[in-house]
Amino acid sequence: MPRRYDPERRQRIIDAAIRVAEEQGIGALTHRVVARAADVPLGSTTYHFASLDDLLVAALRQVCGEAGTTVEGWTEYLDRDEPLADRIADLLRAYMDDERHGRVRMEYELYLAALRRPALSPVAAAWLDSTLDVLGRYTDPGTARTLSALIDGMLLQLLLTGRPFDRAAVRAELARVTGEQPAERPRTSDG
Amino acid sequence: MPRRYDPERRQRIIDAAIRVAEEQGIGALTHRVVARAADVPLGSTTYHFASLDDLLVAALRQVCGEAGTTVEGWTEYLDRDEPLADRIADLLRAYMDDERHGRVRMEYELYLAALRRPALSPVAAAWLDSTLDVLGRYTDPGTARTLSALIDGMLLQLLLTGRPFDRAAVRAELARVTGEQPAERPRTSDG
Amino acid sequence: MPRRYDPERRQRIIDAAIRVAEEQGIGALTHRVVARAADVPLGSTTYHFASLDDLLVAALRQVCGEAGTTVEGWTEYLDRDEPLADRIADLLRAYMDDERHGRVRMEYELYLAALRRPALSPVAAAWLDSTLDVLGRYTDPGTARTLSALIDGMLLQLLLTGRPFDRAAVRAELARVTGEQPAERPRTSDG
Amino acid sequence: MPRRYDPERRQRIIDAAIRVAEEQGIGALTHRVVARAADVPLGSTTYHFASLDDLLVAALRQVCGEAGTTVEGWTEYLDRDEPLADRIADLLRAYMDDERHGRVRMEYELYLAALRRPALSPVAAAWLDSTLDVLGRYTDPGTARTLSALIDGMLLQLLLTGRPFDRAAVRAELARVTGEQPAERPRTSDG
DNA sequence: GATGAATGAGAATTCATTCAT
DNA sequence: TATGAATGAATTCTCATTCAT
Repeated sequence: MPRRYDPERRQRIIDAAIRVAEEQGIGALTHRVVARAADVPLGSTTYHFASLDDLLVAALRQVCGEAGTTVEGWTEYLDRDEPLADRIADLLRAYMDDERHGRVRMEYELYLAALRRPALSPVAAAWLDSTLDVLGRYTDPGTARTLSALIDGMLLQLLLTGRPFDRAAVRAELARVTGEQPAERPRTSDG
Repeated sequence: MPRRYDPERRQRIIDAAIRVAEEQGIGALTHRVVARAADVPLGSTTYHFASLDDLLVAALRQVCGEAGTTVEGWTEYLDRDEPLADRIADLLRAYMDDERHGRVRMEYELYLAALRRPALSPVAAAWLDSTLDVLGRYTDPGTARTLSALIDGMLLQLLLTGRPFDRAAVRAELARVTGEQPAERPRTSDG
Repeated sequence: MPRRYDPERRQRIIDAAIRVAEEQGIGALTHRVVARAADVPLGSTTYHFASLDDLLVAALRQVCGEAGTTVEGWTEYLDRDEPLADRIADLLRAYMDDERHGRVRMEYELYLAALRRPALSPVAAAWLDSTLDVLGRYTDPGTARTLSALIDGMLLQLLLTGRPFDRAAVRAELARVTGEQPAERPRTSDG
Repeated sequence: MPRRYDPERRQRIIDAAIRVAEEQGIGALTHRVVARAADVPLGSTTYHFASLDDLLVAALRQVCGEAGTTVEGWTEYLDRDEPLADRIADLLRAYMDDERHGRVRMEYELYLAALRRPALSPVAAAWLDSTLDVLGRYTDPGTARTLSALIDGMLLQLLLTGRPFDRAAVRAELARVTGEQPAERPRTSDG
C-alpha cells in the first residue's frame, strides 16, 4: 500500500496532533496516537519530528500562530469605541464560547506544559509577548502587563472550575485594572 | 512485633509521591518511581492505593492541606501593618523563593492535570477556594477574586518565562487592583 | 495462557541469553530474542533484568562461573607430571576442541564486550584474576601473568584466523615463556 | 561548476565513520550517525556505500592502511639500538598513549566484530599479518609470532582492566619471549 | 495482610533500506 | 547523480495492574 510522496505529510501530522490534544488532552499525545489520527505510519511521525518535544513545539507554535491570526479577530473587538474593559470582556466571551471551550482548554494545556518541558518555554514566552503587544496598542505597558496576567488567571480559573462565563463579572475584574467605572458612566479619572 | 497494619507505610508513600511530583513533575508519578522514592516494595504502593489516580489525589489533597497549614505562614505576612499590595508582594516573594519554587510549580501542574482529570477537579477547586478564603479576610470578596486571578496569572507567567521575581513590579500590579498608591510614604528605591 | 509462578524463570533467561550469544553472537542479544529463546514473555526479561547490561553481566558472570567450575577440569591437566608448557598446551587443546569452538568464541565475545560496556569491566577483570590465580599455583606470578596474556593473545588470534589448533606450535610459544626446551631433553640453558 | 562525481564526499564519509567508531564504538556506526558526523545528507551515505558493512569495511581497511603508515612510526622506535624488549615496550607505551587510546580500543573492537562478521575477517587477518611482518624484520618468525600474541594479550588485558601502562612490567614480559635479561646493568628492583 | 513475580500493552526512538524525484 | 522522504521492523525500557503465595 504505497503512499509515497505526500508533500503535506508534515503539516497533516501537526494538525492531527492538535486535534488529538484538543480531544484527548496533551497527555494522550504519543507518536502512536498521532500517527493513527494523521493516518500515516508510525515511522513517519518520528521522521518528521525526531522527538515528541519537537512535535509539541510545532503544535504549540501553530496554535499560537493561528491565535495570532486571530489577532485580526481580536482587533475586531478591541478597535471598538467602548471602555477597554468592555471590549476585552466581549473578546474573552467570544474566545470562551462554548464551542471553543475545548480549544481554549487545549491552548492552556499546551501553554502550561511549558512548566515541565523547557523546549516549550520559548514558544510560551513568545505567545505571552505577542499578547502583551496587542494589549499594548490599547493601553500603557504597565496596564497591559497586569491585564495579561489577570486574563490568564481568570481564564485558567474558569476552565478549572467549569463555571460559565459571566461577562459582567469578568468586565468588573478587568475594570479594576483599567480603572474604568463598573458600567455606564466612564469617568476615567484615574489616568 | 510485626504490625499487621502499618499506617506509617501509607503516609510514607504519600510523602514520597509529593517529593517525586515536586522534583520530577506529576507526569513522573508512577508506582515504581514512588515505591523507589519511599523505599517500599512495589506491591505496597498498589496495595495501599488501588490506582495511580488514588495516589495522586491523596498526595495533592495533602499538599493542599499542608498549604492550609501554610496559610498560617501566609497570615504572618498578611497580618502586618502595611498596604495590602505590599503584604501580598512580600508573601509572594517568600512563596516563590528558590527553595519553594518546585512546590509552586507543582501546584500549577495540578491545575494543568485537573483540566483533564475529573478526579482532580475538586482538589484544584478546593485549593482555589482556600486562596480566596484567605484573601477574603483582608479585603472585600470582589477584590479578593480579582487578586486571586491576578496572582495566579502572575505566578504562572513568572514560572513559564523563568524570569526572576521582581517585587516592585509585582507590587505595582497588585496595587492596581487594591487601588493603593504605587508606594506612598516610604521612599524606597523601588524604581 | 497463564504460566504464573515459575521460580527458575530468571535462570532460564540467563541460560537462553548464553545460548543466543553462542549461536548468534553477542550482537543478537536483545530482549526480544532472548525472550523468544527462553519462551517467556518479553516483559519478563525486562522485569528480571532492568537493562540489557544487567543481563549481559549475569550471563558473563555465569559463563565465568561455569568456566570456573571447569577449573577443576583445568587441574586435571595442570596437575600432571610434565613440563608446564605441555600441560597448558593440552589444556588449551581440550578447551579449543572443535565442539567447544563456538563456546570459546562466545566467551571471548563477552570478554571483549567489556571494551565498550563499563558494566562488564569488573566481571572481565575478575575472570582475568581468577585465571592468574590458577596459573599462579603452578609457576611464579610474573610467569603466570605473561602466560595469561600470551594465552589470551593466542586464542584470540586462533579464533580470528580460523586456523586449526596446532598443539606443537602452541606448546612452543608457551615454552618460550616458561623457558622449557621445545620437547624431549629439557636443557634449560636459557635462564 | 557542480561536480558530477565528488570523491571527497566518499572520503569524508569514511573519515567520519572512523571518528565515530573511535569515539562511540563500532556498534554506534549507523548511517544516520555517520551522516551527521560527516555533515552530509543521509542519502549520501547509502549512496556511496550500499550497505553498512561496506562502510564498515572501507573504514577499517583505511584504519589498517593508516596503521601501515604508522608502521613508519613504529620503525622509529624499533630501529633504535637497544634490546628488542625495550624497543617494543617504548613503542607500546607510545601506542597506548592516552590520545591514541580510542584508536587502540577500536582496533580490538575490530577483532571482536570480526569474530562474527565474515566480511571483517580478512581485514582483521590483514591487520594481524602486518603486525607480524613488522616484528619479523627484527627477530625470527617464531619469536615474532609469540611476541605478536603476547602483545595482543597484554594490550587487551590493559584495555579491559583499565590499568595504567606500566612500562617496566611490559618490558619484563616481552623479555621473557625475546630471552633478554630482565634489565641488564640497571639494578632495578624488579622482584 | 502484604508482596514479589508476572505480563501484555505501549512508550519513545533508531534504524537500514528503498524509492520518487 | 544525488537526496529527502518514506516506512515497517525492531530497539530498549516503563508501566499499571493482576495474582499466587
